[in-house]
Amino acid sequence: MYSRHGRIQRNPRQTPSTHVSISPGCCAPRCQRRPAQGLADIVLERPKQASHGDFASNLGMQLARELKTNPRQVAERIVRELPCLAFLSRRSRSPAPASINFTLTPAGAQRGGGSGAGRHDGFGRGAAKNGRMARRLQSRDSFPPIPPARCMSATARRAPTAPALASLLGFAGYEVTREYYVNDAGRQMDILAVSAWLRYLELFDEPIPFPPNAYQGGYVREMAEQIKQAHGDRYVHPAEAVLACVPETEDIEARLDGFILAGKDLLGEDWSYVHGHVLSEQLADCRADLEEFGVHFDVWFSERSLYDTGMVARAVEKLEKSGHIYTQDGAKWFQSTAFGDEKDRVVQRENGIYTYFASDIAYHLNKFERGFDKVIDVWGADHHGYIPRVRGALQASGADADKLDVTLVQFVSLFRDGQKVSMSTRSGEYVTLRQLRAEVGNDACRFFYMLRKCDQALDFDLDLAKSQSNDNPVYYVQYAHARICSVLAQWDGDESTLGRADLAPLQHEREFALCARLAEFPELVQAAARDYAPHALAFYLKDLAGDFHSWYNAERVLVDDVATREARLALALATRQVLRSGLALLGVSQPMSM
RNA sequence: GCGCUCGUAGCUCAAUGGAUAGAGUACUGGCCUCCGAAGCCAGGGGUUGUGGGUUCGAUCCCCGCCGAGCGCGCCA
Repeated sequence: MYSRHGRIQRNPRQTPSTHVSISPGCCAPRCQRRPAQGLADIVLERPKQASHGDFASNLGMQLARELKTNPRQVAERIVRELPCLAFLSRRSRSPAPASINFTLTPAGAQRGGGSGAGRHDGFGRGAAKNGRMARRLQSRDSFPPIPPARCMSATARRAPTAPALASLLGFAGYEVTREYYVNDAGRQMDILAVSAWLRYLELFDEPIPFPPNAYQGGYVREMAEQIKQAHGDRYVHPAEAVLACVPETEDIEARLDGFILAGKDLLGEDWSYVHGHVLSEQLADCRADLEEFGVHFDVWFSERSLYDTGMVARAVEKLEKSGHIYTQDGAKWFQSTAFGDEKDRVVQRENGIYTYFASDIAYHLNKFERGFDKVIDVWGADHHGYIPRVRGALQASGADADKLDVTLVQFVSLFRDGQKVSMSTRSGEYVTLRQLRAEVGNDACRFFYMLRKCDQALDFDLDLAKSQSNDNPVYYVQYAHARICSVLAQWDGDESTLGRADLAPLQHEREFALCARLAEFPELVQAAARDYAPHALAFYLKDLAGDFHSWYNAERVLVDDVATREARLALALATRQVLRSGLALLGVSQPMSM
């Protein structure tokens, strides 16, 4: 079963109750999920509308369900019995839904946002998770086979998504390793290598028609030129010899395989040089592209290494021992239907070559062996049909498949001049991540992607993104940050003293609203991490910036009254801190001025 | 045909089974002798594709239909 976030859940969502405790000293409620015990969800939440108070509970409604009585009466009874607390000014049962509402006193509100809260850089950071579940997390970003570089902007949506999720989980208290799975084995890599070789032969005027299904991009010619400059005509073979390996057939895939065969046969040992050069060039380019984008991976895991170390063979052997492998038509099949897949899948072809599926099983088993408590794969949505077989193989191997979560990222459709830009990897007709970054900028690009729930397909109007780049929400958030930097600079005082500022002068509605928003940050981090929803953080930052701008426009910070001035400066400082933390998690810069 | 993911303001997108479904953008009208106007304030905009069901309560859960994207290979 798939959750709405595209994440796999083995069991239908359980209905955990939420235990919330509030104490005057804490800046935000600590939410803790507990297993359901007969009662449905009982929550304490922040109402969407400020007029409904600072917190609201559906306790009355949920109890009424169990007691089979009137929710309003239950709620009224609970409100009557509630003790008086110093930080609560009002407890009420609102008429419509019979929920119980709490409103903080000014002191309570001030404590929430302005105090210790946002004035140190650790605010919002979750405590290290020491439970058995999900202590170490693995965020694996499996990019499609090739081109390893020249990330297309359509698929490259995962580039900002996976690292933002990893950062968020790290900030929430999990120990995270970010890993990029490099598909450096298999036919696609051979196709790229042979594409470069054929372009290389063109440079020596060998009359070989370039296959229509080989990689057409200009970068292939660049690599050919590099090889020529480095090694001259060393890899040149006459067209007749090359074409002799290519079958006369209409099947262009078969012809392409013929070209690959020609390369391997004619070049012999040198084939591995061409192959290796193409791979390292593409990989280096891909890494540079991602680093420029502010996207960093801790581990670059080579698919080929799984073959070199025999892990693929061992993984298949493990499946054979489990009794879920059978041979048919000379190929080895994994009985994935026994685990809910639509059909059984081949792991080793008739010609003895392992499929991509086989190496992927080996990869996941390897990752489990490395001791991760949770493995989060970020895949393109087109791979969704692939999930059942991977989970099935893990189960058959005796691994705990529940440790694997798969987040699917939907595609982006680019529009230019009102027309959808056609994207095709091999044809070379596509907009790269680089081009996209150059057009709209790193920050706008990252924030734009983060502003969407990742399992939502989205349309990206390039002309709009360019012409209205100043209207991009990212500038709205960054502008709030820059404004705060500016006012602090004009104050020209010692920021470290603001941590002790008395917040009592904060008495306006907009100040309470900003405090409440700041106080919400730690909860939001935990919720967004739990749901694998980095977009929630982007929306929060937009809201926070909005609360700040409203307040800043209505109230002057640098007033003559010292107490008021310092309280407001402290609030501004706390806001800046949360903006910084949040933007950094999303990989967006935090400019002092713009 | 089967499977998966979706369908929310003109457009781009939000919304743990909760209150009058929210932002941005676009449009209309206001606000700089004052810490940055990339900002603020106010306004119009909706049968949440559609028809049923469950529930005190459904954008959310279940079923049908319509529409879109993706996947259905001894490719990766």
